[in-house]
Amino acid sequence: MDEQRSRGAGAANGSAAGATGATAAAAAAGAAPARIRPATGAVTLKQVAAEAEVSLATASRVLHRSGGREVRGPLAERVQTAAERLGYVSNPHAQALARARSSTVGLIVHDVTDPYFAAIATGAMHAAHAEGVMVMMAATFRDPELEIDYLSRLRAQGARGVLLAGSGSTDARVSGRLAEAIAAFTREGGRVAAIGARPDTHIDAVVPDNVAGARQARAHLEALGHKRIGIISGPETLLTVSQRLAGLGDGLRIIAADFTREGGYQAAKKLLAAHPGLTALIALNDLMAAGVLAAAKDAGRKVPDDLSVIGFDDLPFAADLSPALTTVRLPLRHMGERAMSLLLADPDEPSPKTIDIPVDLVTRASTAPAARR
Amino acid sequence: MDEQRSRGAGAANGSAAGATGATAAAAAAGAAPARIRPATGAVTLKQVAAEAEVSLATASRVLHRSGGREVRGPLAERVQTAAERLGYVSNPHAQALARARSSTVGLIVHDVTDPYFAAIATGAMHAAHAEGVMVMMAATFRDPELEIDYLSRLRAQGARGVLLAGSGSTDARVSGRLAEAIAAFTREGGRVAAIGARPDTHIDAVVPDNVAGARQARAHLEALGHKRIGIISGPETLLTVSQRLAGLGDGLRIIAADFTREGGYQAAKKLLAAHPGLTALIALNDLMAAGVLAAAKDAGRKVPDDLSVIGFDDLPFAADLSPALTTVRLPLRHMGERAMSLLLADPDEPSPKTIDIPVDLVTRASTAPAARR
DNA sequence: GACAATCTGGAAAGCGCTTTCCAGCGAGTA
DNA sequence: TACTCGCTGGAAAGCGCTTTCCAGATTGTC
Repeated sequence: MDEQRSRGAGAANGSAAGATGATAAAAAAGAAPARIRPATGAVTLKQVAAEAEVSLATASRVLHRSGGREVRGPLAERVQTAAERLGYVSNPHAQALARARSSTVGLIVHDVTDPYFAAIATGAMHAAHAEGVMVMMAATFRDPELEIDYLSRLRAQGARGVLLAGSGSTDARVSGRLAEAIAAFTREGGRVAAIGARPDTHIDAVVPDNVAGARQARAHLEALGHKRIGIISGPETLLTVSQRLAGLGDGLRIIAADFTREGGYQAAKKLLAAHPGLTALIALNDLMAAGVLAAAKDAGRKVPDDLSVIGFDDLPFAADLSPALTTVRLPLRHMGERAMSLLLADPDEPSPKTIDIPVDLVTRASTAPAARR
Repeated sequence: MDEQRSRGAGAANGSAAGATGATAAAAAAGAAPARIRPATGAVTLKQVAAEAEVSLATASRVLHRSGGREVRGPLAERVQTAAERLGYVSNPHAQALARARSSTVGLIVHDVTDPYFAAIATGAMHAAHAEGVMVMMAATFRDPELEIDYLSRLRAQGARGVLLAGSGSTDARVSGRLAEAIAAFTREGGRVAAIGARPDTHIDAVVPDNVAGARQARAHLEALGHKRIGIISGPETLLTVSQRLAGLGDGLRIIAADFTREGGYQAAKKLLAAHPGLTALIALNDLMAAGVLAAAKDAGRKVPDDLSVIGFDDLPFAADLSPALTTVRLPLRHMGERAMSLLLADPDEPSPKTIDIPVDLVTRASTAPAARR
């Protein structure tokens, strides 16, 4: 830290001059032109080079293997030692600027609080960390405009890639503009990957088999003898929702609401009141399922004796609900990892590439044979 | 990948040329000195300035209010229009480099999957977004080394500030090195804030009143007639834990484990087996409380009739546990917001500043009068 | 032993932006 | 009317790093 201190002193001088006597002071400074701006205080490559008594170019080549050339022998060692002694940490901005590409990736989610995204983010961060890449995480709070905005900021930043974790929209207007932004980004060498399919965009994707999962859920219920099944759905503009609905098939009562716990609660309450004959409810995600469970309780329906409930995702809390939730498990964390590695893959790899992820029904205590009536 | 490819091509030429017709090729490039490197493709300030027929300086002043000077009148408008027409997005790296400070802040958490951090992160991101600042979120997976590492990377990056969301450690060795890293960062004008107190470091902090919360929890239980109370504690090296323990006071059975659901489950199982006479359990966070509930069920103890349970934090799922959890609520999201605004505050504000956050006990269904025996 | 082929390290030209200093100008003062 | 201000816009010097091109040193070949 010592050099920090001495730097600090220098900076103080500099700014003092700037603040007060301006020209006079500057003139007084005389021969050596006063430092214009306060130093950042960080050790620079230049200092390392000076310390090691080599040129800037050499130092850069040693420390960052840049320029596609290697330096060996005593020179290299001197640089290494100097860098360590000084505690050199390279400035990523300068590097990004000079290279026209940074070592950051963006991770765009809808909502950080949603455990679904949290799980994906964890996986992604793990994978990124393994590659020495930093993750910039941004939350759109479900505003598609923000998604586009972040994308262009990340582009301007020269991010290496961006991972879109939120489900795509089926709204053509929005997805069109997003597709444009994505195209602009990839055209410049950025890579974009998504969790879930993004039709109309040619990007890497990790896609869970929602359709098959939904089919399993229905089959499970029918095997238990359920005939009247209700669906607690999220907004149909979400691709995830429409896929799950597709897998579920026809002949079911569907009610849509927000893709949240509260949405699930309200929808279930309404549906149960309107169709008391339903013996099972499928919520299109675990958050909604939690709400469904609460609504069932309030309505005096015992789960699973009176009413079976199934969710989707298998979020960490699913097993702690009561009764423990039967749900279609998505290996969220794993998906995050795969998606990130797609993003970080060799740029020459053929792309776009799609990784299909199988899903499974996890049977717990919230489903039981249909009550005889 | 386009420029990648052309890059490849260019490089190939270059080396081929180097070997052979070097000069010839360069000469062929002709009058205009060939662009050395591929353009990033993005619109630059220079282009905007040219389009608007003003100088670079003016364009910068208009578009970024930089240099502490304002430009008004037709010039300003011309620049605005040009920028819009061209779709200009400023390059944050160049800006960071020139200003020696970027408009990013770091957010360091232990674990993204933990809803506790997710809630804080949401608040922080909201506040950051309002200021047009981007958040780099990093997870340490509870490795203090990583925390220090990230801090120095953020420093090299010229981050405006860093928010430490994880609880501080009481281990002097680790916290000493961290304190050093923090000091280095602040010395350079960076700002660091924390959620929870960080003794030994002079940084801004938002600190929940854990002691008072713990006191309320105990008082509530005692008012219900509970005499034999057990504590399911996390690792005592976490400051949060030691504060909560302090507030709880003496005369209680304590068992410590991981600060997770699983830790809570195991610890409760053990404690209940060893001391069947306990009528109430206080878990030091909601995650552990979820485990406690599960363990109680497995042990055949009915909550709350047989055993009362209290948690800490009031995570979103607390109300969905069964029975709904009585817990000490921390306004997590709000805390995240406050902490971020501390970080983004005017650098001249006196600092360090500490914001105390009051906490409340939320009474739900997991506590009841002690059973007579 | 003379020359070409190869390798190495250094100088320097940027990357896109900020900010200082300077010159020019109309307005205010004496 | 002569002079000093206060403003405005532009030129240019960096910020810290990468990478190209060049020149000198080293090796190999006939």
